[in-house]
Amino acid sequence: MTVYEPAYRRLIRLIRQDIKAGEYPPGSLLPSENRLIQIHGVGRETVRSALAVLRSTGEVVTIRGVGSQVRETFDRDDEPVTKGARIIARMPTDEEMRQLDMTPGVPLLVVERDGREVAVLPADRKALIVK
Amino acid sequence: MTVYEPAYRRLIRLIRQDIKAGEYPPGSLLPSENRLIQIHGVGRETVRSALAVLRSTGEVVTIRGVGSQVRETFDRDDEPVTKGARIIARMPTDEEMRQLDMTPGVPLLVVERDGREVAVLPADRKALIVK
DNA sequence: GGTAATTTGTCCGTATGTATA
DNA sequence: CTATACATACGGACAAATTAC
Repeated sequence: MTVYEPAYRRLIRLIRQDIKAGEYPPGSLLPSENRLIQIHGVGRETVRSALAVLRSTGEVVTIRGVGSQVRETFDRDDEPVTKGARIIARMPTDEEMRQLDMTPGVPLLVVERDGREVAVLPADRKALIVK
Repeated sequence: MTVYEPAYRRLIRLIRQDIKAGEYPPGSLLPSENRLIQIHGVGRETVRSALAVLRSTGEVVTIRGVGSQVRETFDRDDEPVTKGARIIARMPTDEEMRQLDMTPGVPLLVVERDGREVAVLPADRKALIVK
């Protein structure tokens, strides 16, 4: 029973290796979809599936007409949270993504108090500090 | 410049409506891809694009050979967190997903103390209570 | 245990639309 | 205006996993 690695999974692995190796620094563009098709000898759906996963995890950000760029990592701003708060994390709705100007693949930190949401924070830019 | 709604976006909206209306209760299966193709008169890629989005947000869980089921919502277990901790949220790595037996589209709650990760919790099953 | 049917996964081809440079 | 790049959408074909019988 050999484990078989789907083509798009293999491609994800290779792209991650290249990013880690510094071949594509944060903020730089990956090769275009067509170039990736040529470079790796795979089909369009394979490339797009791989990029879709990397987007869904926030590793790359794709801009139509431009390309897929390696995500910049932000320094998170600290937000205080005090006794009695309840903290959860979840994915944003479409509307929350628009309102908070978030890119795909980024979760939300939600602070609740007395059952009400008192803070909804993009998790790539904020950290909570327990006071 | 009229705003146009892509077919897969429309389909996402319709499926969400049906889920909300109770047509597909948590744990139940959505119609198969072929059925959705027939029901909505669209191509398979449109259906698969829509399901991919619903998976990426954790709204459905797809099992090959079975189908896409509406995600069960768990009651979150409370975990205490004490003064001085730093809390972030992020998407899990593939390895974390395996180790914690997570489904796609679910973020992690990470508790740090003195710069070290002292807890890594699936955000759909855990909430943090500030003590 | 084995086969067939069902369902999703992968891969490819083609075409057209939209955004950016 | 043109070229490039990604987005959407249809189609076919076969592979892999599951289930029913």
